Amino acid sequence: MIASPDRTPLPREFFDRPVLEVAPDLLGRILVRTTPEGLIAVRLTEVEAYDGPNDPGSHAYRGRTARNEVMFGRPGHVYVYFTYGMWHCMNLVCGPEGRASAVLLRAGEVIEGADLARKRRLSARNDKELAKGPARLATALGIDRALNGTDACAPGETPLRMLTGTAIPAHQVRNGPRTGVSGEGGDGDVHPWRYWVADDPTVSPYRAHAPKRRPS
DNA sequence: CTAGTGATTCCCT
DNA sequence: GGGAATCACTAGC
Repeated sequence: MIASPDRTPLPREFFDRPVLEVAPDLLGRILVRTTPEGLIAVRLTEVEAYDGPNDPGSHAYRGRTARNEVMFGRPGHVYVYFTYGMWHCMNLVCGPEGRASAVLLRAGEVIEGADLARKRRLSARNDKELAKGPARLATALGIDRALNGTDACAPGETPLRMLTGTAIPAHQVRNGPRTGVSGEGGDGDVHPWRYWVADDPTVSPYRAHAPKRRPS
């Protein structure tokens, strides 16, 4: 039998821990997005950790800028960035405050509000693709930079919230190199900080960082 | 399923 | 100016 997911909000203390603890613990948790159009709930199946100024793959690696400012703030807040000229991706800031660590939400299973998600993701060929990839997840949920800095742990009605859901037991958690992140000068990521649920069909395919074509 | 490529805008150097 | 924490589309196996 399947236990019904816990609908209790995740408290700020959940996020105020080292990012390598929080990231795998976020798998199986439920992200709830509320807009005037309706509500969508996503069960997280894939995430990546970014550990602030000590991590060459992190947006915060070279210090504080206008874009990454939220990462240096309080845990439990949402960092949204715009990339490749078209897409948004969302992160949850982790602890301790000032370390600028965060978890990128890479994929999930839409468990509520699939009708609305399909309207926002017209190119999805099936429901497993609705939030299969970080920009797809953000698109399905209607997330853009207007939500940058939002507190996901605020009381009352909020546009974005994390619920306890059902944590994934350690033996079903996999980890490996992060997608689209290359190491310092070598190929391959420095850190195996991508976490996903074993054998879950909503996990995005791994793609190595696109190699740059050189002139001959 | 995998591999290759163009799209399109912002940010930082 | 260079590259980006990506996606959609196409071709081919």
